[in-house]
Formats: sequence, structure tokens, C-alpha cells
Amino acid sequence: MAKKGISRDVVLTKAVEMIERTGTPVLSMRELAEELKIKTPSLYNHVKGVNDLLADVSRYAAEELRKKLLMAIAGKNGDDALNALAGAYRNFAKEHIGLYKVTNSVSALPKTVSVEIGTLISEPIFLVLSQYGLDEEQSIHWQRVLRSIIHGFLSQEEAGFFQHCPLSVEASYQVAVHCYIEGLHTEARGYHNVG
Amino acid sequence: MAKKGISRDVVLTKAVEMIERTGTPVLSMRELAEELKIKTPSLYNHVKGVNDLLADVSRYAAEELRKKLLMAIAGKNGDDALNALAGAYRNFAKEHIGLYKVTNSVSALPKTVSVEIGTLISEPIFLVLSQYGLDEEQSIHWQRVLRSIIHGFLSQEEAGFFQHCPLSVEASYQVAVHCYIEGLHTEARGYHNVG
DNA sequence: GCAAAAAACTAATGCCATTAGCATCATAAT
DNA sequence: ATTATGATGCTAATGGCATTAGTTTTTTGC
Repeated sequence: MAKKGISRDVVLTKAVEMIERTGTPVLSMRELAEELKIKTPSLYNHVKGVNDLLADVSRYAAEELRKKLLMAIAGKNGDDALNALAGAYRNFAKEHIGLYKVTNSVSALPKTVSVEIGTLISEPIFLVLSQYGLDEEQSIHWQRVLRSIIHGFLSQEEAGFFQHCPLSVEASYQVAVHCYIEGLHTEARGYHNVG
Repeated sequence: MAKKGISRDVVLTKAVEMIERTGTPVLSMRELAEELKIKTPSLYNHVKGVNDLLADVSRYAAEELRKKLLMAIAGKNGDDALNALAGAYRNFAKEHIGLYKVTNSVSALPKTVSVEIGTLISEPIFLVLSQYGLDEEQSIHWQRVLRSIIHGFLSQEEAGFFQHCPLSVEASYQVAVHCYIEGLHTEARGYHNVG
């Protein structure tokens, strides 16, 4: 009873599918095996364990998010690009809540993986910020701030903290992003003007 | 072999102690029992289960954080109060990283508990914002934004996303908070001036 | 065709939370 | 003082989980 056409890639794909479906960043080897119609221990022919697998899923999720961010800012400049990036980030969280959560549950992962994920996501941000004429230190500060705002907002929204109040969450997000852009302009003005 | 002086409160206290010590928001009934020098099933005489206990720990953590925020803003106004609140929030996360994480891992909790926790933490923020003369909608938006910035920053810092870059994390936090205050002033100016 | 590697299986280990049922002790009522 | 009751502890058992060991079967490379 061998050869069911299962490879590391097939396992990874199924894991992603399950996380997308359930919307939670947790994986069960048992359920994974069940869906692949094999017994649980057979999974270990393809992956080292559940953490190994989760690391791969995290990498995949970060790459997907990165792609969306890059696509969103392609051909745009300045505030347009920033707004597009913020919108794409939120869309990703809305459409792929499970994957989004995975990118933020890096605490359990080896540090090398979390650094890798951090870089994948911060690069599109640096790309946009590069048009504001900040020096290197300021770029890093403002990259941190943008990620904080976006991730902070999305994770609180996802946690349901905004639910018990009828006020538009989208509008709040606009306020947050607009606040950031204003602050960024004020900072950039200290160096030289930006269009 | 009965009566070891264990009550629900003693269990809760030990749970908090363990979470503080390990810095992670997870509880093991086995380890908890071991530290209390009883057998695991005996815990069930005092708590319904691990989720029940975690809900209580979350409540406790939120109350502690709330106290710190209220103390920080006591007697302060406007930007002073905002800066103090932001500083106290970060101090709490630094000094009680486990408890801080618990307040943010509400996903697993019943919604009633997460709403309760959300309210405990948002009230000090509304208190500070009330001095800026915003209308009710704007207050809610800006409360959401402040929590997003603070929580987003602290959770990314905690996740180690800022570690691989030598630039001062404290300075980045100042940039974030300053950006928020600037934006808030711009918004408030639309209504009337604030001192 | 055959040897070796790959991939599936069964069986077993050990961790965990939780439940059931029993024993013991403190206390309050008789 | 004695006895009933309830609270608190225990042991034993269940069932879920990830993981490992060892075996069998199939594919693949020569």
C-alpha cells in the first residue's frame, strides 16, 4: 500500500488549504493526514513535524502577502502607493485570514524564519518609503511605524475588538492611514519637499 | 490527605506567576498542579478547565494594565497624558510580557470576556481623548487608531521583528506616538483649538 | 530482473486535559 | 460527642495528540 502521490508540496498545499478554510493558524497532523487519506505517521515521510510544516506555511503566506503588496504599489508613487499598500494589506487579511494570522504567529518559529518573513514584508514598504527622501534612519523608523499601524489595526479588528461598536471599521482604517501619511509628510518636509 | 489551603484565588495567583515567569500566554494544568504540589485532577475542584482559568487570567491582566494606564495619566492633560499613557503601555508590555500577551490572545476566549477586556483598556484612552474636543465618532476612530499603533508596535517588537536592526526601538516608538499626536491635533483643529 | 530507496502501514510511547469514582477531612447540626 | 454533609484531595481511566520504531510494499535506477 504505497505511493499515493503525496509529496512535501502536496502536504504544504493541503495545509494551506486547511488553514484558509478554518481561518486559524493551527495545524493538526491528524486532520491533515485524514484529508490526504493517509495515516498520520506517513506524514513524517514528507515533513519533519508540525513546526517544520508551519514554518513553510508561514514562508508561503509571507510570500503571498508580499506579492499582493508589490502588485498594489506597481506603477504608483507617494501617497497613492502608500494608500494602495495599506489597502492591499487589509484585503489580504480579509481574504486570507488564516494565512494572515500565520504571518503574525511567528513566536513559535525559529528566529531565522521570522527574520525571513519580516524581510519579505518590509521590503515593499521600504520601496514606497524610498520616494519620500528620508535618510536611512528615518526610513527604518517610519517602516516600523507603518507596519505597527497596519498590523495593529488588522489584528485588533480580527480579534473582534471593534465589533461591539457600529462605527465603520473601514473609516477608522482610513483615519489611521491618513494620520500616518500626514506624519510622514511632516517628517519628509524636514529634509526636502516630496511630490 | 485533604486541605492544602488551595482555592480558586490561589490557583489564579499561581497561574499568573507562571505566565509572568515564562513570558508566554499558555498554561499547562499539569505544571500548574505540580507547582501547587497537588495532582492535576484536583485542580478541577477549583476551576472548570484551562480555558476558564485563562479567561480569569486575561481579566486580571487587563485590570492590571488598566490600573497602570490610569495611574500614568492621573493629573496630566492633553499631549502629556497621551505620552504618559503610551509610555505606561510599553512599560507594562516590557515588565509583564506574559500578561501582556494574554490580553492580546483573546481569540480563544468567549466573546463576552474579550469585550470586557477591550472595554477595560479602551476607557483610559477615551479619558485622554475626551480633552481634545472631538465629537463622538472621531473619538472612536482615534481610540481605535491609538490602540492599533500601540498594540501593533508592541506586538511586533515582542515578536522580534525589530531585533535584527540596531536602530533604537524606543526612538521608533517616539516617532509613532508623535505621529499620532500630530494627526490628532490636525483633526482636533477642525473642531476647535485644544491646549 | 534486482537492489536500494521511498512511502505507506501498524504498533507503541508519552504527553496532555478531562472525567468518574472513591477517600478523607472540616465543620455544622443534632 | 457524634454524625451527616460538603469540600478537597486522591487514583484510575479515557481519549486526543504528535512523534518514533520497525515492518512491508512499491517504485525506481542499474
